[in-house]
Amino acid sequence: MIRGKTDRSETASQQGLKAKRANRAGNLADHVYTSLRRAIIEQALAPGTKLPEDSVGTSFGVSRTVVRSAIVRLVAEGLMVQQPNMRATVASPSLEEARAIFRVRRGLERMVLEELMPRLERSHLTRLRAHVASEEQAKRHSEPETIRLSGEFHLLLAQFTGNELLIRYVSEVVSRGSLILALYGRPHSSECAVNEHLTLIDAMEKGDLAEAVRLMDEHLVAVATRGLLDTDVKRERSLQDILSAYRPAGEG
Amino acid sequence: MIRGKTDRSETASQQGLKAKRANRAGNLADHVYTSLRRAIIEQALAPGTKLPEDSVGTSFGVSRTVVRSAIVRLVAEGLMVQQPNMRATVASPSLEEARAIFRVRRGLERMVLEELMPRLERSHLTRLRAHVASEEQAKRHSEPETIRLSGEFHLLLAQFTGNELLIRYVSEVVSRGSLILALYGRPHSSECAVNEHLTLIDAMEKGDLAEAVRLMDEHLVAVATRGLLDTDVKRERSLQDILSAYRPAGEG
DNA sequence: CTGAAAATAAATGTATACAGTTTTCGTGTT
DNA sequence: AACACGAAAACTGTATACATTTATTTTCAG
Repeated sequence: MIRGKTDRSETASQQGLKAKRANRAGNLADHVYTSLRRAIIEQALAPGTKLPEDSVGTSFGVSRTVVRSAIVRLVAEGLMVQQPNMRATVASPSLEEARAIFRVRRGLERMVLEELMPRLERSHLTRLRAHVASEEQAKRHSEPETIRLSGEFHLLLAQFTGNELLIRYVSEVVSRGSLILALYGRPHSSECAVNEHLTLIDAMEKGDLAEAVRLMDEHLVAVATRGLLDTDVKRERSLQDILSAYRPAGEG
Repeated sequence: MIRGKTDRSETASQQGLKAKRANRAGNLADHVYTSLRRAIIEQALAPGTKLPEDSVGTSFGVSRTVVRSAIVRLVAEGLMVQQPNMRATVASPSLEEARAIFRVRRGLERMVLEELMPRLERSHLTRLRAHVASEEQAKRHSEPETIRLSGEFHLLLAQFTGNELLIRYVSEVVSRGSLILALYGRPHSSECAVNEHLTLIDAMEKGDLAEAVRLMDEHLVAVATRGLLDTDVKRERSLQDILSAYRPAGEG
């Protein structure tokens, strides 16, 4: 079949495309990347879930090309894995790997504190406390929200350092942490974390680096070990169904 | 023009493709990724160099599709930067960024030592010393080789930990370190490093973690500060010219 | 019925087409 | 001679086509 010039503009997917593009120039791939990422972190896409490029593309109203580059990034980041000629899947780290990741995370978060403490501002403390407040609020109604916010607390800390690379790395280990909790964590494991966040902030306010590092370490060990038992299998849902919630995505 | 079915198999690029594929299934993109990466690390592609997808594709005898995904990875890794609709370029970190990267690197390499020292084996020491030997040998004839080997020493250390994530992160900061030295480093700055590698190995052999960490820190600070002056501009070469050296790539 | 082999369907790898953006370059104006 | 302007060239973003490879189902022998 000879593809006419105007052919493409009639496609349904093309319309969706244009809608998105009106909002923001050129980053369809970014959008898919961000959405998939969030879906994984919020555990809507369970570890091991297979993500065929076609299906994902259909869900977002984009072509495989776009999905592909999003997946490449996710794989590079360790949130997905892929073997040649096979469907990419949401990463499903072994316990061994999980532990290794948490060890790295401990080191990274120590670095965060070491970078941040000398230049800590009052506004930082305020924002951290505000964040913890919203964590507390989310705790009582939304499980995925809680998970996300709990991770974002650590991300916030990293962001205050202003060190781009550190931010990226922390962001990665935090994401993968969520993934790991999705795999091995018990249902309400993030619950206790809120208090630990608060005591950490207190230590920071006192300017006690050593104590802050100790608390952070403790906190992370706690988070890491709170997982292990209760490997309850998530019920199956259709891919289209799951991703439909991530399509609108009114993010800033 | 209507594309006939057999049309593609006649293309020159297609022939090149098949040749590659005979060697190894499916990972054309990997090949391009690896090659570009090496070219950047060995400073054949200077920071700031623009890499149009077309040209790179032509150099390697592949299509833009392939180049694109390689570039996405390089960007994710921080070795290249890209703004929408603009050509991707080899990253050219500012001094500020460079320092931030080296701070992270120090933290990471400390983690490496902390993970490795408790489980250090005699064979590790042997291999490290062997590596330093080849560094010394390369030192007298090949500048890019020296740079690469110097980085690989640190990568080797990381690999001994067996911690995949740590390996990846160290690998990244080491690569970007090369990039930074390419930008701000003086010609023979890597020269002195060999001795520092040796004393570090000695400390490790003694099982003295604290001393090893101290030496590593010192070493990295030295490497970082050895750059700064002498920002001599590299002479221009054609892209095709540079990349042609990376096309064969008889890697294992 | 069970299990292996063949046929079908589903996905990936890769190349290419085309529209829309930047870059580049030449031209005319002050 | 510098500068704005506009057309041409160079690129990127995205969709789509086709060959291969992997997954699934069907078919058929035992």
